[in-house]
This record gives sequence, C-alpha cells and structure tokens, in this order.
Amino acid sequence: MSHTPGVRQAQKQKTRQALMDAALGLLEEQSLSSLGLREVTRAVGVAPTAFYRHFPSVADLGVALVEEALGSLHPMIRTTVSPAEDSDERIARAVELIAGHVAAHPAHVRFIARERHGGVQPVRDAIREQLARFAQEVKTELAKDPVSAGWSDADLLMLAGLYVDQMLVTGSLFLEALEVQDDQEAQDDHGAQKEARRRAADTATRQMRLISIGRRHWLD
Amino acid sequence: MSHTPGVRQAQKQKTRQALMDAALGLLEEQSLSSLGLREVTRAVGVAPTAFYRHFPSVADLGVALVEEALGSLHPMIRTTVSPAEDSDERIARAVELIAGHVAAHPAHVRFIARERHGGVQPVRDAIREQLARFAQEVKTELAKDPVSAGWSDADLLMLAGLYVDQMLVTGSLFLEALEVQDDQEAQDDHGAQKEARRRAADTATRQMRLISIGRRHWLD
DNA sequence: TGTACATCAGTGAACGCGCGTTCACTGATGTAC
DNA sequence: TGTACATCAGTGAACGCGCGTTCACTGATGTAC
Repeated sequence: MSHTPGVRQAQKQKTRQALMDAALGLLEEQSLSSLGLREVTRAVGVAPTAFYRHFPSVADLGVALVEEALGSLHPMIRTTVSPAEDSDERIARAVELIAGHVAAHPAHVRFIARERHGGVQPVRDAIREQLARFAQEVKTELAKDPVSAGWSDADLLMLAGLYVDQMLVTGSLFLEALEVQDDQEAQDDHGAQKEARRRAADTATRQMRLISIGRRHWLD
Repeated sequence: MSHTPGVRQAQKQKTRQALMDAALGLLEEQSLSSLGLREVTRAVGVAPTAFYRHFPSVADLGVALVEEALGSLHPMIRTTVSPAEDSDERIARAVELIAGHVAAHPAHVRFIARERHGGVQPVRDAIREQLARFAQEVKTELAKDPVSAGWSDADLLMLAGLYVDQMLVTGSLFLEALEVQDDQEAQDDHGAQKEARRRAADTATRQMRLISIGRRHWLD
C-alpha cells in the first residue's frame, strides 16, 4: 500500500475498540468517575500500560464513547422529525424508533443518561454539545413543517429542546422497562418485561401526543 | 429528662449532619460511586472509623441525602400544582419556585440530577420512589382541577409524570445557568450569569405553557 | 526480491499512595440506687 | 445529692489490596534502497 500501513493500524484500532467495548460493559453497573484504567485493561486482556497507547485517561475514553453513542444518531433524528402526513403516525414511529434503539444499544443509552449529569466534566460537555446539535437539527426540520408558520426562532428552539429532552426521558423509561426482566429471573413466564415495555411505550406516546397538541394550538 | 438522653444524642446527630453536609459538598465535583469514606471523614475532621457509627456505607449516606433533598419538597409540590385562577400566573409562580429552590440548594439539586441515573442502585431506587410519590401527589392535585373533567386515571398520571420530569429538566437548566458565573471569573461585570438565568426561566416558562395548552385541548 | 534500519503497540517490573475495614481502647454521658 | 456501673461516640494503629503512572524493553510491522 501507498502510505497507510494497514495491519498495524488495523490491530491498533481493534484494541482501541475492545477497550471502549469493555468500558461500556463495566459502566452498566457503575459510573465513569469510578471506572479504573486497570479494570478496563483487565477486561480486555492487555497490560495496564497499553491503555496509554490509545487514551491519555479514562475521561478521554468517555468522550470517545459519547461520540460513538450519539454521533451516528444525527441522520436518524432528521428523518424522524421531518414533516409527515399524520401526526399520530409520526409519533408512533418515533416511539418505536426509540424503543428499538434502546433494545439494540442499551449500554450506550444508559451511559448517556448516566453521564449527562455525571461527575466527569469533559464528558458532560461532550454530551451537552451533541444534544445542542440535536436541538438545532430538530429545529431545522420543524421549521420546514407548515404547522410552524408564524413561529419565532426562539419558540422553534424551545420546542426542539422539549423534543430532545422528551427523547431522553423516553429512552430512560424503556431502559427501566428492560431492567424488569432481570429482577424476576424468569420465574414469571408470561412476560412482565413485555408488559413494562408496553406501558412505557403507551406513556411516551401519550406525552408526545400532548406536546403535539400544544404545538398545534401554540399560536391560538 | 425522662428517657431521651439529650446531650449525647444531640452530638451524634450533629456529627451525622456534618458527614452529610461534607459529602454533599464533595459531590459537587464527583459522583457518589467514587466518593470515599475517608474523604468524607477527613472533610469533617473525625477519624475514618467514626463513619461507621452513623452509616454502614457511603451508599447508605447517599440514601439519607435523597431523603434530605426531596423529602421536604412534597408540601411545596401540592401548593404549586393546585388549581389557580390564571394559568400563566401559575406557570410563572412554578418557574420562580424552581429557580429559587435551585439557587437556595444547588448541591441538593445537582445531587438528585446526577444520582437519578447514577451508579449506586439503592440511591437510584430511593430517588425513583420519591419521584413516583411526587407524580402521585401531582395527579391528586390535577384531578381536583375542573380542566381535568373527563380525564382517565392513566392520562392524569401521564400528565403528572410529564410535569415531574419537566420540573427536573428545569432544575438542571437553572443549575447550568448557575455555572456560567464560575466560567468567566468576574471578568465580565454586567452579569452573563443573570442573562443565562433569565434565558433558562424564559425557556422553561414557554415549555410549561406549551404543555399547559396541550392539556387544555387534550379532549378536543 | 532481499536486506538493513525505523517505528511503535504492547509488555512487565516497580513505585508510592490512599483505600475500606478490623480491633481493642478511652472517656464523657447516662442510669440505678 | 452522691456513688458505682453501663453505655457508646469517637480514637488510632494496623492490615492487605488495588490503584495510576514511570520506565526500559521486545518483537512484529513498515520503509528505504
């Protein structure tokens, strides 16, 4: 190859990803500010000192995790909020999308919920920045909707923020529903977890519907 | 005195409170799962072993802090949500009340925001329980309002949950506004912090107003 | 294609340090008579 | 009121342990010619 080494870089990237994956796993039951560097390297199976080849500190690994957890969500936001024919249908689609994302990446969602107000400032800042970007993107989509005719910029951003916060609240709600199964350890076979998930979806749907109604009558 | 010792119990209570106060102070810049027992006793000026006379572990101190932070808020909730003449006036009162509470007890508010999804399960559980109580109390007050005529129980609880979540979102918003001052270190004397607080109040007011509008048109 | 040198991801020993917890103790406060 | 004994909040020494970070190293991969 011309200039990109190949094998060596690929192996490095693999180890780096293994460190992030191991950290994310360990963070299911503790917060970043108590996560140890040795804990992470032990879980991966490399020497503690290898950590420094990839991150200056655990906090920097945390910032990388924020990017991984939220970076890929921007395109999804765009398509979800964009104007649709029926409001109820769009809400149902958004709730299902959040439910699916939480089911597919529970550890990422938990990490963001936990560290958004957590004890590590660079990570809090990275999350705040990503959420602000989300709000701007949602605002841009909302502005395209005919329903937003006559809305001030400040009001559009206010509503976008409400949607972003509500997205996180809904994510946490589904996360709690996922934890129901762990509690009962398969002794109840007709699905208390499914029931919890259904109730979470129901609550989230109604809340979004109420916000949507408020939106339609905002300029009355 | 008859059966209550007095001096000894009072001194014990004083030390216990000092431990809680010191912990709350230390928790401004870290999360509970990384707070050390020795750190807390050092801040108070007692021997590490004295800690065990008051709490079995740091997690139990955390649960006591949840009680301290949220226990006294229940009466406030009741009077704030209860039916009022004018909706906008009630919203303004609620936002001011939250702003005042955050200004008076920032460390308590930060602690709740941080540990609600934090790494210490007993503390998460204690917070969840208190918030569920809030939701029930809000629901009871909402039910008394003529606006709620025809609402199902599930819808009332859904709205109560939305209000409780919004209360926490607003609290966090004011908390962020408080941190603006620290960043600039008095080099800007015409109050960037006051401006941030005003914008937080403005956003919170508009969001609550939108929810309130959605509420009024829920049964349309 | 083959060789000689450079790079650098991962190693392993070593360090000083603060941690949580144990234990027997002390001495002021509380209780019984 | 005075005395003798019980209680118990706070002490201080000691322990074994895992932590983050340093350093010189090794050996596979990459590069120059």
